[in-house]
Amino acid sequence: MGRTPRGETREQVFAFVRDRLLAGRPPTVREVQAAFGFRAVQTARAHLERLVEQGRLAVDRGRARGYRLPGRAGDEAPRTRLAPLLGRVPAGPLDEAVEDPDGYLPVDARGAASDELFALRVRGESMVGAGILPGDNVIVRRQPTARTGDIVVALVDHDATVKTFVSRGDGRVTLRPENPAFDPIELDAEAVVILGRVIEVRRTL
Amino acid sequence: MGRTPRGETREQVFAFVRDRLLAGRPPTVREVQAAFGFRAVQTARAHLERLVEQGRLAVDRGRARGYRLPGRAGDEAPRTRLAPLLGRVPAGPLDEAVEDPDGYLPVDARGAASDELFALRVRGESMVGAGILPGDNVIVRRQPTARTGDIVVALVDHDATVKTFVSRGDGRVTLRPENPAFDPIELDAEAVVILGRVIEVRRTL
DNA sequence: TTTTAAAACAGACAAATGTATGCTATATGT
DNA sequence: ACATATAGCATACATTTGTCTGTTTTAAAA
Repeated sequence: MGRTPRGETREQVFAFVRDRLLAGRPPTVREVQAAFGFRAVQTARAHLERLVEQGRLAVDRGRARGYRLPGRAGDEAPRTRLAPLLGRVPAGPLDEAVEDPDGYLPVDARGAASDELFALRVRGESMVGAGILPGDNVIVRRQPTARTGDIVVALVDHDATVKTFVSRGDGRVTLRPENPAFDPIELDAEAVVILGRVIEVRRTL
Repeated sequence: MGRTPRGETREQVFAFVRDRLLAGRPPTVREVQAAFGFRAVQTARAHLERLVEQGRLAVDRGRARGYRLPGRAGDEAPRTRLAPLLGRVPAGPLDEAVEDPDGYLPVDARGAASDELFALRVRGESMVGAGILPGDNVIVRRQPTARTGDIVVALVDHDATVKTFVSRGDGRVTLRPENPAFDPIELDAEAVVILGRVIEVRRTL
């Protein structure tokens, strides 16, 4: 009963499928059918096939839930991983803290393995000069060393702190706050425990 | 042939399924079988069912590609969505810009539909006082109105700009930069086009 | 060593799902 | 008004895919 005007329903079908795909739950033809109240499977399928013809969808023929977004330019799709948000960072091994995270943050981790990443809530105003405010979350990549200029998470007096890392020539390092009201921390290179490097800063408003 | 040590293969199965789910392409039991070279479907299924028992995976019984990541607080919907990163924001309808995004950012969108979210790269230093630096990405939730104090994306002279929204009593509104070097913009309430509200700020280091 | 539970295999069945064919109704252009 | 392409319906079929039953092998425990 060709009811709706030309192409109107098709737009809604595309939006529905796109949302499902972006949410990581590809729909079946019959799920599309149900979502729009079609009384025939083929009605949904006709819409989907048209979208494939138009190049707006790609498809794995014969496979269940085979419709995809056409990966343009070698597939820019991010590799999403979940980084655990650690409430408190203990002096001990990080793995224990990872056991009981406050939550997870989705991260586009195209380089790092998922167990190399964690997130931390920033306390204090020592880094406001770098645009890192109290309450911000930082995404940290675990690594034991750092280069001058890196913003790192380091253990100082059994407490985790976020600072700029500066390596000096005389076997000592400086953990520099980005706020004139705070003093730099100087330590022996061996005494510094680097938990990782900050690769991303996030603030929820 | 109980070959591998206890639980070793299972960890790899979990990692495989998790990565596929986070990539938006849920695997079938037989795809898991093929990925590990099992000669029986049931071998793969046994691993998957064990992971479900352990609560590390959830499942839609009977559905094709039905394995999911268990949403912690009993939320059925997946929390991670991909927000399109728009290169340029036109004066016209946003849908056109969404057609060709520069990429996607994974967002924990527990409230918003995916078509309500997009991301934008910040240009200029007008918001450094709010910790928003040039080059930062902002996650924006599309909405036509705003409250005083919200950081919004608004159209001014056919160009998108990020400012603090201030509603005044006399039918006019102020778009306030968070930087003393910039002047506030005053407009008639009807003349302001709000594209959305900034709900998150992100900076990649 | 003996026992036991886990890991893996083999084959089959049933449900979900993609696909195909033929038909009817309505919008749109000529 | 007429022709035509599109939207939609009904039914059927084939493949994919989840699920089940039973057996064999091996690592780990007793």
